[in-house]
Amino acid sequence: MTSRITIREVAKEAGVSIGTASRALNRAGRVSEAAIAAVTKAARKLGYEPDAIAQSMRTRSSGAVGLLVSDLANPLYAQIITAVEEALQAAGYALLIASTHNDGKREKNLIDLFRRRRVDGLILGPCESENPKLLEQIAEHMPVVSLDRDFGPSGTGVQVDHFAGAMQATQYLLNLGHTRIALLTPGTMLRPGRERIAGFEAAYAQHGLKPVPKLIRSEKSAMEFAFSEALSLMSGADAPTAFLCLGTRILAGVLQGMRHTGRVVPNDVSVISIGDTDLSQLFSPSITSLTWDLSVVGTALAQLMLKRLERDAEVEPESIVITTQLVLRESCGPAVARKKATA
Amino acid sequence: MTSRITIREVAKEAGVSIGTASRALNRAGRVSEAAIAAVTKAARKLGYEPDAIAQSMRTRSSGAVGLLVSDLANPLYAQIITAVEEALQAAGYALLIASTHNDGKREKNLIDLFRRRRVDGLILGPCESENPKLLEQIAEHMPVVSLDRDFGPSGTGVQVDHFAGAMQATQYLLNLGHTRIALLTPGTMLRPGRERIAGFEAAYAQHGLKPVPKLIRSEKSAMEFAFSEALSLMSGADAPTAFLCLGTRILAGVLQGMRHTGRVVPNDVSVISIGDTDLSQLFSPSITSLTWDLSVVGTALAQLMLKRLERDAEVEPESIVITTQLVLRESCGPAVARKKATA
DNA sequence: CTGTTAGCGCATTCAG
DNA sequence: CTGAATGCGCTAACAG
Repeated sequence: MTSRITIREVAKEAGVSIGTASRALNRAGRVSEAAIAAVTKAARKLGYEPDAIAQSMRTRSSGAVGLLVSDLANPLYAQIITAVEEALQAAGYALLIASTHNDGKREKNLIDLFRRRRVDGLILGPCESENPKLLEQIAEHMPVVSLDRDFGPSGTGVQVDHFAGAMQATQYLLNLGHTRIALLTPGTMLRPGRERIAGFEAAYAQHGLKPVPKLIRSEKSAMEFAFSEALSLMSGADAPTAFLCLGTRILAGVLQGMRHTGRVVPNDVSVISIGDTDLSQLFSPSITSLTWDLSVVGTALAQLMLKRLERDAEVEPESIVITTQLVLRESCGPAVARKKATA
Repeated sequence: MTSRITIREVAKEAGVSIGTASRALNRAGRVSEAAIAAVTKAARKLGYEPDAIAQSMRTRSSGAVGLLVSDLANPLYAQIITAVEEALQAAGYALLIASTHNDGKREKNLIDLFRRRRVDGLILGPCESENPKLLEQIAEHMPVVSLDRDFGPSGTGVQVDHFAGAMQATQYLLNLGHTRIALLTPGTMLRPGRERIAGFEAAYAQHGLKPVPKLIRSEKSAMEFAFSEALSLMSGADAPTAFLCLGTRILAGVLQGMRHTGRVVPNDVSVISIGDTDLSQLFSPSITSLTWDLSVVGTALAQLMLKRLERDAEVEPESIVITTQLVLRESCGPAVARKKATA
């Protein structure tokens, strides 16, 4: 472990003072061309690499952005994170990632940890809690950008239009004649669940109908859970004729449930996936899906952050809305077909 | 942006010197109980949080580990990263993540960046290059742990036993009577490809056979590619009767190709997936898969790293081998069945 | 334009 | 046991 080259040694090698060396390296202030040449040459010769920690110490800025996410392994989040990382890397920022593992308590700890590490900004991915006070408190110290959270007008972030998406998907099913549609998504604790349920109800309302409360199942996002949930729903007298399922795991559970109970998609039951995944694309039948561009989400998060990092001055809070698209595939059919099949 | 509380203010509040405060906070050296009590009380009252950057500056250790990965969005990697993050977080280390985005040139830049940020250790996920010199060079400065790389006996890392896995899967197919098996996996540039091809050949050799060279397709891992590859393979006279496909994307491409050419799995063609994914589990028919525990891989990487981080002294290089399991599902059948079907 | 100096916040000597 | 002093490597003031 040979000790590293410092700017001091570069200065000596270049025959200038340490201050001049620093200025030459950073091209800051007044430096002669000759000095720049000598210093850069010396730096290259010695293989000098500035010490980012010492720089941070002095400049009070770490050049790192913290990203808090509930579950790194979620393929949807992973795509978003990739885009964030790409954009941040291009701008010269490092990315510090921590996962709350869906543990609400960890969120606060990790935020403290980020603060101690003096991250220049914080990106809040989809997380457990939705605590405005917490956000305000952090925002006093550094820029904060959030995804799919409701922090009022003072919050900056990216928001997927789950309301419009759920509404569109529900209308599509209603137009096909379905009236008993099951909605499986995490609940009203978090913004996406709230918006989806609201959009779902709005679509019903537009048709002069009301959703069947029992068919809105807003629980944990686990495949086993969705499986048993699907079974119990199908066994009742008011069995749904269509499913709106969030993500790969719930979708998978429902599909398994249908197979288990001998229902055929789309003849007996229609299925729409909220979020487009490998599974929805490649399953037979392929699954009609509500999709939105995850790269755009990630890039938008990063841009929002970079904007606030560049400008010293306060930037107005802003919100970027991402719209969803309904990709029609093979998993939906008219409600009448089902009645025939199960009569 | 109120300036943060420093140890100086804590010391003043506690009525002790800054040195005593530091010792009390870290419980290092000789400190009286009274001092500890006063300092901790003052720290809590003021909401003091030690400045990690200043600590790093002084202790020459950042408390952060760098993780280099080729593609964050790959669901398999994402699971590994999750386990790494979890273990590191538990040990109090932060995780700095950078993705090479499959761009070989970025690897070196990012490693330099990590060094400048003084990461305490470096975890090399599956990446483009496999350069022993590079590794040795980094290893002089900090512990390095790698995944699925061949760096000779001096390298420390986790290695999945792709050789045994590919051999077992191939034997399974050979025992079913298949002799023209297609292997679709990235090539010999990287360890996993090398090992798989070797295991594939070893299985053939054990049956006194040789694989058909044309059926080993080691190219990029893209779905579109796998699709056209599958089409061209099936159109030839020597069409394979079985496929061994790496990962979700290649598997998906091959499955699409089969559907496109009207082949039925497993009647016409047998399929094994290398790596178990949502798709292989939930597809109909479900896909026989070669699987290994991704959490264990991640945890092992982290443990190897932590061990080297804790011990100041050099630790012997070591290698952890992860074994694979063949999960039998519905996608494989005897070769004879196919002959019947296509005769 | 350049050299010198003073800290950033902390852990760690070394005297008391 | 504790206080005062030192410096990690660097940048930003300040004089020259």
